[in-house]
Amino acid sequence: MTPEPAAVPDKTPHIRQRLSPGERIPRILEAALFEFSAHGFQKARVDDIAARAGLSKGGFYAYFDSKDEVFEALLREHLSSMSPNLVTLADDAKDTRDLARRLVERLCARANDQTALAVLQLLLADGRRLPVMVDAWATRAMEQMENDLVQLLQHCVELGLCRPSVLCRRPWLIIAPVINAMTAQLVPGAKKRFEIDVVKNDLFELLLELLQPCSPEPAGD
Amino acid sequence: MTPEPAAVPDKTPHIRQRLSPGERIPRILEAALFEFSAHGFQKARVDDIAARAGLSKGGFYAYFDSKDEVFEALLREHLSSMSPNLVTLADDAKDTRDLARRLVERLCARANDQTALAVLQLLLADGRRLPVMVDAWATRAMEQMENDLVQLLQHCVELGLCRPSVLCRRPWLIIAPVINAMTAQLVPGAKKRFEIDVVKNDLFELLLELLQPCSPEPAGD
Amino acid sequence: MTPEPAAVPDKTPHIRQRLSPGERIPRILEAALFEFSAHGFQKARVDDIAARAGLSKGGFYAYFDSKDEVFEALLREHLSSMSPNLVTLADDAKDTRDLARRLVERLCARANDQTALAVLQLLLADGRRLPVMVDAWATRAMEQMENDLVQLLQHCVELGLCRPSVLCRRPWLIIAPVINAMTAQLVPGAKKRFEIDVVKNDLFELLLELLQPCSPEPAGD
Amino acid sequence: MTPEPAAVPDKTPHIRQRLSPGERIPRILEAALFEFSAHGFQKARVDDIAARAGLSKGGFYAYFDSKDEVFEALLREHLSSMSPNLVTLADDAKDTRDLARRLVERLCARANDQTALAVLQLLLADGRRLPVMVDAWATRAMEQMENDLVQLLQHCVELGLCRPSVLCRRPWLIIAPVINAMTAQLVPGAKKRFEIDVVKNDLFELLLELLQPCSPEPAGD
DNA sequence: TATGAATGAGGCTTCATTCAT
DNA sequence: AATGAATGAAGCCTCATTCAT
Repeated sequence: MTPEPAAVPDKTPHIRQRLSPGERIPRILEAALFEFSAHGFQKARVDDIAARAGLSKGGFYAYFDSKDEVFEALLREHLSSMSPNLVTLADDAKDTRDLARRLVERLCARANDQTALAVLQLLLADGRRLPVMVDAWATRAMEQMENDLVQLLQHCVELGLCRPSVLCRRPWLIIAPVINAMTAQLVPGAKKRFEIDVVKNDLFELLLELLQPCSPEPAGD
Repeated sequence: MTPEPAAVPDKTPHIRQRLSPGERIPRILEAALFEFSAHGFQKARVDDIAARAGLSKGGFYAYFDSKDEVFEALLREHLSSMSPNLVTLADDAKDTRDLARRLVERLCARANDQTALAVLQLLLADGRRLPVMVDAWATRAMEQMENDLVQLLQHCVELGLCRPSVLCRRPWLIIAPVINAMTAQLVPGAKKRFEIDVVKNDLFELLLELLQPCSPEPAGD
Repeated sequence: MTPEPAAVPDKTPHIRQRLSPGERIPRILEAALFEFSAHGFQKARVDDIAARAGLSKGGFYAYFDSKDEVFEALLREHLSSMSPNLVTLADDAKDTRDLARRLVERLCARANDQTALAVLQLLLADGRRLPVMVDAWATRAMEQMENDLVQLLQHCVELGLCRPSVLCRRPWLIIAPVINAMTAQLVPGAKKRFEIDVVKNDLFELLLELLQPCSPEPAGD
Repeated sequence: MTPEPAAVPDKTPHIRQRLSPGERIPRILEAALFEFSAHGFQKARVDDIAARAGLSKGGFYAYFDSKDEVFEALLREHLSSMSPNLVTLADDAKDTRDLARRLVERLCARANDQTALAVLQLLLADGRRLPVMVDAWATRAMEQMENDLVQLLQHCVELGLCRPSVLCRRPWLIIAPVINAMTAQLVPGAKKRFEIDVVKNDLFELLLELLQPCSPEPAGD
C-alpha cells in the first residue's frame, strides 16, 4: 500500500515494509554483516540488525532462529565466494610486466571492498565461533589459491613469461602482502599506511623483481 | 524443637592466596590476556579472569576498576614492547646468506610466541575499543620498523651485502609474510599451513632471491 | 541411558499482563513511589518495583532506562502538582470563623493523603539526588504559597475579616504546623500524636486567635 | 610515636594513629554521622566512615560489629540528648517580651547546629531502620517537651506574664515552626528561605501576639 | 589495636528470545 | 509476515564482612 522507500533504519513505530523472504533475507544478512563487523558478534544487538533490515526484533525471528544462526548463514554465504579466480590469467598476458600487472589486479580485486573487509574482520574477531566451518573453508581456500597460483606460475615459466622464482613453489609469499594490507585496514592507525594504490604498486614492483626472467641489472623501468 | 534443619550451606569462605599487589597484578594481566584472547573482550567473564588469577570476582576489583580498565592496562603493557630490534643486525653479517638468515630470525623472533599471538588476536578482534591507543602505537611501530629496515638494508647495499631491491624502499613487503603467518595462527584451519620452520625457510628463500647481488642462476642452495 | 533426569525447572515463562505503555507507566510510577517511600531510593529494589507494577525486572527497563530515571520522573510528576490553590478562598467567607475553617481545610487538604506523604518522604530522604529539580520546585512552591497567603490575608484585612496579624507578613508561620504534622507522619512514634482532626482543630484555634479582629475575651468555644 | 596530627582522612598507607577506645569511638561516631547524613545509611560506605575516623576498614570492625550497629549507637547517643531544657525558663523573665525572647532562644538553641541537623536528616531518611528506638524516643521527647511547655506557660499565666492562649493547651503549635525551619534546611532550595535570624524574629513576633496578656491594639513594637 | 587482601552475596542492567495480537 | 510487550538468564560491579598477619 504505502509506497514508502524505507531503505533507512526507520524508527517509525508501526508500518515498515512487507517483503517476501527472498527480498528480506539478503537485507538481514547485509544488516548483520554491518553490525557484526562494526561491534563484534557479542556486542551486536538483534534489535539493531532487525532495524537496519527494516524489521522489528520479532520479525527477525521469522527468518532466523537465533543470532548464532544469522552468523553462520552470513559466514557460509561469504566464505563460499571468497577466492579470486586465477586460472585464466596467463593466457592473455603479453609479457612479464603485463602478467605482473594482471596478477596484482586480480589479487587485489577485493582488497578495498568494504564487504570483503567486513568479512575478514568477522573471521578474525569471531571466526572461533564456528571453528569447523572456518577450518574447512580456510583449508580449501588456501589449497585452491596455492594450487591455482602454482599452476599459473609454472605455466608462465613454460611460456617464458617468468623465471622459476621461489614464488612458483611458495605462492603464499605473494598473497601475504595482500592479506596483510587488508588486515591492516582493520587496525586504526595502520589503515592510513596502506592506501590501495600504493599497495598495488609495491606489489607490482615486487612481482617484477621476482618474476623477470633474467633479473639482474635492476635498470629500473 | 526442630532438630537443626542444617539448610545452611558451607559458609567457610573459599580461601585462596594472599599476595601483594606487586605479585597479583601481573597474574591478573596474564589471566586477562588469556581470557580475552581466547574468547574476545565481550565474552570473557570477569569471574574467569579473577579465578585464573587466583582471586574471587570481588578481589579483581581491588586492582582494576572495570573490565575495560584491565583491557587497557593489558594493551598498554604489551604494545610498548612489541617491535623487534633490527638496528645492530648488519654489522656481523658475513655474507648475503648470513644476512638473510639473521634477518629472518629477527623478524620471526616472536612469531611463535603464544603471548605475542594473543596480543595480536586482541588487537585485531578488539583493538577498536581503544582506537586512540592502538592508532598511536600502530603509527609509531610501523614507522620505526620501516625506518629500521630501510636503514639496515641501505647499509647492506653499501657494504655490498645486497642489491638495491624494492625491499630497500618498501620494507613492509618483507614484514608482511611474517604478520600474515602470525595472523593465520589465529584462524582455525590456516594454522596448520604455517608451521614456523616452513615460514622461516620460505622467507629465507625469498630474501635470498631479492637480495642476492647478482641474482640469476637460481642454483638452489 | 539415563532415564530422563528431569532436572529442568519449569521453563514456562511466568506470563503476567500485556498493557500499553499508557497504562503501564502510571502503574510503574505508582509502584516506584510505594517502594521508594517505603525503603528509600537506595534500598528499594528494581525487582520489587517491577513486580508491584505487574512486570518482570526486564520489562521495567523497557519503560525507564534506570532506577534513577524513574525516580526523576516520579518527582517531576508529583512536584508539579503539589501546592494547594488558595486564591479564591476569601470571597465566600461569611466571617472570621468561617475564614479560619476554610483556610484550615484548604491547607490540610492533602495532609492525610498517602501519596502526598510518600512524596514528602521521598523529598526529605532522597531529595538530594536531584538537587536542581528540588531546588527549583521548592523555591517556586514556597514563593507561590507565601504570595497567595499574603494576598489572601491582606484582602481579608481589607474586608474586615481579620486583623493585620504577623501571619499577614509571615505566612510560613501558619503553614509550618501543617508541614510539621505531615513530617511527623513519617516518624514512627510521632505519627500517633498527629491525628488529622486534632491537627485541624488546633490549627483552627490558632488561626482564630491570630485573626480575630478584636481578640481578647478568649471565650473559648 | 609519630606525633602526626592526622585529623584528616589521611590516605597514607600504613601508619595512622593508635588510639584508646575511649578516644576512637567518638571519632567513629562522628564520622558515621557525617557519612550517614551526607549519603544516607545505605549509600554510606564503611570504608569512608573508617577513613574519616582515621582507621582502616578492618579497624572499624574492632569497635563495631556491623554498620547497623554504629547506626544504632549513633541514634541512641544523639536521641538521648535532643530536647531543650525548658523548665527553668520562666522564673527570671521580666516581662512578656522577655519571656518570648527567652523562649525563642531556647527553642531555636540547636536549630542551626550542624550536628542536630544531621541527626534530623538521619531520623527522617533512615529512622525506619530502628522503628522501636525511634518510636520510643519520639513518644518520650514529644511528651516531655509538651509537658514542659504546658507547665511553663501555665506558670507564666499565673504570673501574669502571658494570657491563656491556645499555646498553653497545644504547645506543639509553637514548636512546629522550629521543626519546620530545621527540616527545610535539609531541602535544597528551601534552605535559603529559612535564615536562622529571620526565623527567630518571626517566631518572636508570633509568640508576642499569642502571649501578650491584653492583646488587641497591635501597637507594633 | 590495626592493616588491607580477599570473599561472596546482592543488586543493576542488558539483551536474546518468546508470544499474543 | 510483522509487531512490540514481556521474560529471565547472565554478567558487571559494589561493598559489608572476615581474617591472616
